[in-house]
Amino acid sequence: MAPTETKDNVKRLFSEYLERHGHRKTPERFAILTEVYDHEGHFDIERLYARMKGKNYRVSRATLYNTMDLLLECDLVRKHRFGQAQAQFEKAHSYKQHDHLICTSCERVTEFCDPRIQSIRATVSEVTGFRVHHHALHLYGQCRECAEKNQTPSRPIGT
Amino acid sequence: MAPTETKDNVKRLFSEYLERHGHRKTPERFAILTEVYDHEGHFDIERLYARMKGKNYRVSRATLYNTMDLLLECDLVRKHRFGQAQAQFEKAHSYKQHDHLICTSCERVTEFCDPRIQSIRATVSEVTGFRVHHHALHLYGQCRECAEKNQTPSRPIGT
DNA sequence: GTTTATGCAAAGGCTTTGCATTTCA
DNA sequence: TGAAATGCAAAGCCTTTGCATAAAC
Repeated sequence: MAPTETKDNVKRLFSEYLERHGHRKTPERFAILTEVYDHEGHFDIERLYARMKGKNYRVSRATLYNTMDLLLECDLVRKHRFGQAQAQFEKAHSYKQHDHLICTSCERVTEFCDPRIQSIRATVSEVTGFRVHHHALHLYGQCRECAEKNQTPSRPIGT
Repeated sequence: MAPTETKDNVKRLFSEYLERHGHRKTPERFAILTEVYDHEGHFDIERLYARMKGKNYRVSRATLYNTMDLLLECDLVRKHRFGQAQAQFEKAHSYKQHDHLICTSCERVTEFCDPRIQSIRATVSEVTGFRVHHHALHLYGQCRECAEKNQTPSRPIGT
């Protein structure tokens, strides 16, 4: 649950973005933004749809997909493909920079932080001229629990 | 084009893997492995299918998907989801460790190396007990050329 | 001779699209 | 009022699955 100041902040950012690009400020768009910032962790479109439906807020999946594109464009959400079929989303503001550990046995996704990734970004920019906007570092393997159970990976290791 | 010694090596590795797991050594499986190791860079299933078809080697897409799963399991290929719909593959052996820059303007994917990523892996393992098997670091942004053209991103920025 | 793999086509699942209706500006 | 967004359902696309046929072992 994001603090109120954050919610107000992202609403303002979204509002400004919509204005700047000549998009309409529909209630659906802000309802989706609010729902996204009301929860921690990852979610896919289907979960978001279910959550809003559960609150008796009717939005179509099409609008969810469209709005997520807008939120991606203005950097209010981030999109991941950890290996499953569906894309995973997470809010991008008011959330410390972090990366992901993906357990290929139990499929759980956890987070970690390491400041050195920033140095890598800086060096790469400097050397190649590539302007890094954002990054994703995924470490695949076995979480401590699965490693202790000595399980073998339950699916092809990839992505 | 991988050197002959590499090709022989991966064939042996694949052969051993198949034996160890009670899988059959079909000509299709080795033909696919060979095709994969004959090219540099990324490819998706469709490209692989087209390439083999172009050489008059008939394999079904189903077999391609199945075989890629086997090759993933024995670490002879790596799988990526850079943001497009289809998964991208690349050979994993005889190829220096590298990560990827994805230009969100022109969609081009280039490679870079940074040894610090290994230190991050080590630290995370140590601290969390997560056994890192492999990783993927994706830097999203604009390549030098697109940045110079001062283009705006052509699609929602995201994984 | 069994059992596993291949190939084809159909099914599946996530995402996008088309179009009528609604609604923001 | 006019243009853009929503919602629904249908279409698309990549991938998986089922089943008959072929081929390892």
